[in-house]
Amino acid sequence: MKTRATRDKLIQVGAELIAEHGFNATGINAVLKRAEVPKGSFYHYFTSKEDFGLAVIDAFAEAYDARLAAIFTDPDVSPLRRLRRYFAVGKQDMLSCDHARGCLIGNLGQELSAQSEVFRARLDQVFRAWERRLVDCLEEARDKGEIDATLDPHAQASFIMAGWEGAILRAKTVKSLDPMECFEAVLFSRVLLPRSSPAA
Amino acid sequence: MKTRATRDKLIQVGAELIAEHGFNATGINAVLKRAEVPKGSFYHYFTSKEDFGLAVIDAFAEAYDARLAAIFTDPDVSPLRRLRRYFAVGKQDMLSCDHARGCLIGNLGQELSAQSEVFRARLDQVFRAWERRLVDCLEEARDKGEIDATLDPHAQASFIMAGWEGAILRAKTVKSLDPMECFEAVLFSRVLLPRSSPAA
DNA sequence: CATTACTAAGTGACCGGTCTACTTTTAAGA
DNA sequence: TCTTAAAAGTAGACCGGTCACTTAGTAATG
Repeated sequence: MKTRATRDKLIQVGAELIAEHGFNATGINAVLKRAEVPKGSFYHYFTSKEDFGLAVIDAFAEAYDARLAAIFTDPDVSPLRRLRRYFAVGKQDMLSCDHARGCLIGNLGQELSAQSEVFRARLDQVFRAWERRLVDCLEEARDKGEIDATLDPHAQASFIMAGWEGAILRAKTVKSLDPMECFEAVLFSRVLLPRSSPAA
Repeated sequence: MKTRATRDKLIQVGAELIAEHGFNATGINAVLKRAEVPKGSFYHYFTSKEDFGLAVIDAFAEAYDARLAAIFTDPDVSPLRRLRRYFAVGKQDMLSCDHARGCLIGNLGQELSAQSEVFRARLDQVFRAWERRLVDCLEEARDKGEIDATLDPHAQASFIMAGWEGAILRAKTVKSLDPMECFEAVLFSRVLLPRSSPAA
């Protein structure tokens, strides 16, 4: 069954093009052409463009969660350092696409949340999974006394998720990593820092 | 010369449709129809769709800056309270469109930054103007001792801008004001709070 | 009457999706 | 093991509709 290979190729190419141009602006023909797959095959694997888009989201979310798991469950690295690595990876991703793509889920969330309830729900689900990773990390960091213990980890995670996505968006428009580095710096020095050991 | 009225109407309707569906997904015919302007007229007022989009951005930026000015230069309100009002207005805007539109500039920044250098530069300019408003407010707050004085106002402004845009994006996808309120709460209680007077 | 302001009616290109035809793979029956 | 037919996958022409944009004109103006 070589079905998987062709289907996966379409999804992989789709993820690239959609991340760069958005869902609506990415034509099926463009995906087919870049994947070197003929037109007729598309509707053998996907019932519609929406179906395809959801498959792209699922595949991306799965692959990305594997990366997150590798970062956030590394026992040799302290929780706070894991968070640092998460940001480092994000910055590297942004650099490697020359500030053109940003975050696929964030992009689609902005583009499709109001357009399609199906997409909105799926993307929200992905965001929640990411936040759960953050919550786990923050709780562990709190238990080890690495960060301030007075704030709710869920609130912190929501804050970090939103702030980081916003920094990515801003980085795309300003074509610089500055907003991401600025967010990171303020986050660690002010939000996460325990009150018992101030910076000054 | 009734040119202005028709042109303004097109821009106003365009801003609505683009905020909700994005630039690429907003057809010229749809704008014409909703504005009740005859089909052939569009290219009398604008040389291209891009020209139209830039006009929409300029008009929106100008109108929005007037709102910002009203908030951030009110002498009867303390700088920190002005910031609170800014967030309150943002939350109200988000509610009044049922989480469907979010921020026009943020949306277009995400959609067009990689697609068009002209748009990217213009949108970046708008963002910078907003950050300038924030910087002024933060400097004034710092001088009055309302917020922590150790952080650079420019860094704080960049942090707030990115975080707030991210919170708006997240609010669209989760269809709730929670991310915005969460961002605001953490921001005020941790980032802006002077170290000399901790919460506890 | 010349010039500008405006507009109806297309233009070709491209969109998502459908169609029929063809090739390859799989698996069952003897 | 060989036959064979369904099923899986490949292939591209084709469809109606919509896109941004153009053309070629009429209506208004001074």
